[in-house]
Amino acid sequence: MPELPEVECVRRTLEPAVLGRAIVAVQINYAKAVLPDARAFADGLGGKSITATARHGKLLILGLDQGAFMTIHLRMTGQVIVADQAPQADHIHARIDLDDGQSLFYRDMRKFGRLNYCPDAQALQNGPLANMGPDALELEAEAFATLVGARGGKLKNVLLDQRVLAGVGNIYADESLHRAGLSPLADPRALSADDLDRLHRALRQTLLEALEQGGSSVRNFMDAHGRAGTFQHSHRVYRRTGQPCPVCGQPVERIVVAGRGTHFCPACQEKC
DNA sequence: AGCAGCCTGTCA
DNA sequence: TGACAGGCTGCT
Repeated sequence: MPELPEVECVRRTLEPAVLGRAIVAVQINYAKAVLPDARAFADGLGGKSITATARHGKLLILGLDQGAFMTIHLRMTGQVIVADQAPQADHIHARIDLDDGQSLFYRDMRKFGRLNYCPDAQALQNGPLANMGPDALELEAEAFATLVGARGGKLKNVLLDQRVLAGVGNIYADESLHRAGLSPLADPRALSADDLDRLHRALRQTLLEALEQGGSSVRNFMDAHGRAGTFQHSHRVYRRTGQPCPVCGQPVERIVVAGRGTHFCPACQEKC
């Protein structure tokens, strides 16, 4: 599941391959993968050049000339690859041909991801970026504490809420909660200033370490060159049910929080 | 607030 | 063969 570190790895590997390139052709194989619709998407992109790349949370943003944008949200299994040919020919929902002979392939086995053409900045703000909180890596400790500490519900739900902060998904929520020694079920309003500061640092360190290791390839994540990441080998609790906690040796437990598998150490992550 | 629906490959 | 994986929207 691509989260902030994985999307940033895609952005970094994508940027040198697409910056300054013009889009010479667009082919849509699965119309639902593109917004607002296949015709508007292809017409909007056609002839434009890619002038910038950016990322907010899990959203990949390509800046185009004439003030337009294209965004890519990979959701569960989306992949972006730039190459002469698609390394795997199945599940290719869109192909964007560049003026150097390479193509940007969008591949997505489960068809949850979306590519969105935005004619201007307002369409970007009101569309893909609407209701999205600050990027998880841009959020300073003080603002993090204010945002997270004021929310009701369970702590893990707050970390996953893209309106509060953008970029954290199931893997990095579980991993950073373990690193901070906090229960996924904790009441955010009951956390001390120290708890919130520890959680902020744990989240930041987890995201940055994952980024350094090219992301977590738990299912089929790969960067724009088709390379897998290695951070899955450093996971402390995520999908390690029954295996020993790397800190205390107690078996990792799995529960369901907000409909998602949640992995934690019952000894290191006490409820408050 | 909570959950069905979107999807399909993987695993029990 | 059926349960499970889960980001996000939209419905109740």
